[in-house]
Amino acid sequence: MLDNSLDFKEQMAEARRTQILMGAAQVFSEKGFHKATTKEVAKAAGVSEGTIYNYFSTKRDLLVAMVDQLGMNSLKNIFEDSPPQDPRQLLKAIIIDRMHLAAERGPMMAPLLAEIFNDVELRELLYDQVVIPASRHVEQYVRQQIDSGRFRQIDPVIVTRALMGTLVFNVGLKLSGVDDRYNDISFDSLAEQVVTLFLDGLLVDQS
Amino acid sequence: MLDNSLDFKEQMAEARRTQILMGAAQVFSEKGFHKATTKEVAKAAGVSEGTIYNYFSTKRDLLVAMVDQLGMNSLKNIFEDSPPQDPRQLLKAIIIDRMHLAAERGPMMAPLLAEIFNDVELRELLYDQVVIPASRHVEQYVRQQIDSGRFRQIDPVIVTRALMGTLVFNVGLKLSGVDDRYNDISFDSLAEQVVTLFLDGLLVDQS
Amino acid sequence: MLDNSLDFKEQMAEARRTQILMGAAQVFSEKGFHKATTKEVAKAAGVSEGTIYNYFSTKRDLLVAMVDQLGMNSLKNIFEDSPPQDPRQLLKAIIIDRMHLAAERGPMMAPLLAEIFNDVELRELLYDQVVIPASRHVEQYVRQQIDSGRFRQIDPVIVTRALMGTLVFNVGLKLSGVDDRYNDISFDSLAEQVVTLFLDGLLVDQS
Amino acid sequence: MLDNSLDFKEQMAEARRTQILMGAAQVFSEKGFHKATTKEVAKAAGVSEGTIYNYFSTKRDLLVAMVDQLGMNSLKNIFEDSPPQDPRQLLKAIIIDRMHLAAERGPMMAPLLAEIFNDVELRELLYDQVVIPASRHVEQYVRQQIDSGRFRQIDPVIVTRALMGTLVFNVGLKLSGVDDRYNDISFDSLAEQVVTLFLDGLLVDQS
DNA sequence: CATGAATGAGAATTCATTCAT
DNA sequence: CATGAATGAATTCTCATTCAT
Repeated sequence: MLDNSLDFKEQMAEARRTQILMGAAQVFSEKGFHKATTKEVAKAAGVSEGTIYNYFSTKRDLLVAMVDQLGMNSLKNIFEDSPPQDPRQLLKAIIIDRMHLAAERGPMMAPLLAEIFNDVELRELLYDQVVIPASRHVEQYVRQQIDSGRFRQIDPVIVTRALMGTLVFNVGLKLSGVDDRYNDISFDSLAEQVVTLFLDGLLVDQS
Repeated sequence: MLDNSLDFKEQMAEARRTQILMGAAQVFSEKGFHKATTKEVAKAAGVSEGTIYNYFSTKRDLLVAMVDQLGMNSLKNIFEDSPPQDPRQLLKAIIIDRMHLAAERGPMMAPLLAEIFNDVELRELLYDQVVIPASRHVEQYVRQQIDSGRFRQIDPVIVTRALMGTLVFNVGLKLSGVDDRYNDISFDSLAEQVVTLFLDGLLVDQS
Repeated sequence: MLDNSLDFKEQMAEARRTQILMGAAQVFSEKGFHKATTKEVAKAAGVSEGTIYNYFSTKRDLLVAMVDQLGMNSLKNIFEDSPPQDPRQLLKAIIIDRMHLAAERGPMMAPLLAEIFNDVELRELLYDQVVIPASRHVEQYVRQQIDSGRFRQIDPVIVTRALMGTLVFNVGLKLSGVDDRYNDISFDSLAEQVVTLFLDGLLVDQS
Repeated sequence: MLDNSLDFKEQMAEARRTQILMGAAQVFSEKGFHKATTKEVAKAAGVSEGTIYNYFSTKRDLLVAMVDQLGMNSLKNIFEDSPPQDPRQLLKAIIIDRMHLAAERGPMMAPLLAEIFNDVELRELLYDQVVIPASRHVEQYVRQQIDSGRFRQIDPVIVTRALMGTLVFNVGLKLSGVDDRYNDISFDSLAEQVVTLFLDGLLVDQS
């Protein structure tokens, strides 16, 4: 019973943290971190301003906490649950997964991405907690393929960052709607073309 | 004489604008747009706070004006002055050029990039003034190569954004120093590997 | 039995009040009344914040309650238990007693003293409850000595306040350590010199 | 002309500082340092809140600045302008001078005195800047009289602090009105009796 | 009665912007 | 045009107090 009540309290506290974080993510994504006020966050989260500070010691702490939330989305599932043998299928599965993630967590990530240009500590945190874990499996896979002679000798780190950049720019531009031309490109088609680009390259075999 | 004095005045005004913009760029890159104060900008530019407002109506206007400054760096030179015929050489030349640009203008661009996540208007402005012009030539080139059957049918828009993302991520990570592994990769080697990735793809020809 | 249980309850309540008051005294003396938080008081007292408000209706009430606690330290003992006949011995006994009190209760009094400069009500309370009772016996004694021709005609009120001020300043300065020169003056020597000053004055008899 | 304009600016700034300090002194003395808000200080000083921070970096800084203002009131004048030879006259002159000071600067000192119980740094500052300078001349005088055999051997430091305490308590109590009995004692009579107490002591010569 | 999470009214401080000189 | 003192709205964070459990 003591244990239960302890658990209960902890669960309540954890729920509150999440509740506040959701409100913060919403407001931050609408107005940006700096223009969002703690009052707005409180309102969006359905709590009072003071309550925010019972769970986070600083407005910036909300950003840091978001990093942790994002860190959980590695690609473990894809690689553990019988990954496709065909590189083409595997790469497409990864890209589709990242696209879904972008659509879901995009609003949460945008204000975070903005701050990493200014906040060194946050940048390192995001890199260590999110980028590294998310790219680990892909890196390993690329390295294996290189070692077995199926992939060219291109540094797996460069490859994974290239893939990330490619997706962030293309998916981000499509989602943000700044370039009309993306309206004619479906997510699936985009994924297909990125797969081709990365596996086959631009050059047509002249053999 | 009237014309002359007008010209003179205009030149002075233009010089002042640039002077202020340089100060702003410096301070913004050091502290980020929001944490930089107009007082600091004034000091860095060597003018008084009031003077800033004689040339820009708003702190945010400084950001907008920076976009124009950046818009001038298209790749026109490379494509106009006898571009290399070999795609490999051409792509590498482009990448090296962009790397130099990143090293030079990176600090000026960082705070700008940060804001496009929050500021819709700025995002569109930057896209129209900088991204579109900078990618126009590459897009055209890719399209030509596709039409002539030398490049695979991958949407030139996707390709150019992929290249941008690839460069921003890889060069940005190398410059910011968050990942030690980039210390062992020279800019030239990075460029070479990106060329290979984009032209040949990862897959080794099994023919 | 009803009486007993009531007594028991009352004793418990009284104990709690004291417990809280001790915690408050400790925290107030460390950080001052205004900078001390009720949370800190609660922690120091070993109770929850809410419990404080079951016994005191206001943070300020804690200060008021402290005044009562201090009011008990009149000089009754010295004057009731066969007071020394020699004024010199009596005065020294009083001074030594007050010095001990200062060393013990000083930390508790400091935040209280600070507030009397701002809080009129508290000032009057402290004066009525502590200063008046503590000086009553001395005042009476001085008046008797004047009436009997042994002391000069100096208003006993002035004399007692002079003695208080003299002790507060000298002992306070010695205890707080702001003036190194007090390190070379023992409490006993300080008491002796104050006795001489008050009984004989500065002037050497020129007779 | 350049010099003049510089002087002018400096004078303006100094005037503003004083203006703000006067407002602060007024509000602090009415409500106490902690309960006084910067908004109230601004209003009392006739400036905006922001202006306060153009001249003082912190609310507490206002207190520190007050210490400096008070430091100027040493007793130099009395000791330099043909001091009375008779100790009785000299001591009375000093006491009357301090009484005037208390009446004038009392409101400014009260909130300061309150804070020295909590704020170590302020305590030391006030002691070094105000107490030490104000008591220097008296200390020297007492020491001389002791050396020449006219005063008893009582540590001059103890004597001056005793005098201070005596005056602060008696004058403070008279000014604050907490004890009705001070209504029947004029400032002059109070001064006379303190002189007698300090020079002749309480004991009537039994010779 | 005990608890401590929730509250929200402030409070100190900052800073973009204005404007008199 | 240049200046920089003045402004005051806005913001983050604190903390005494309440109240449901």
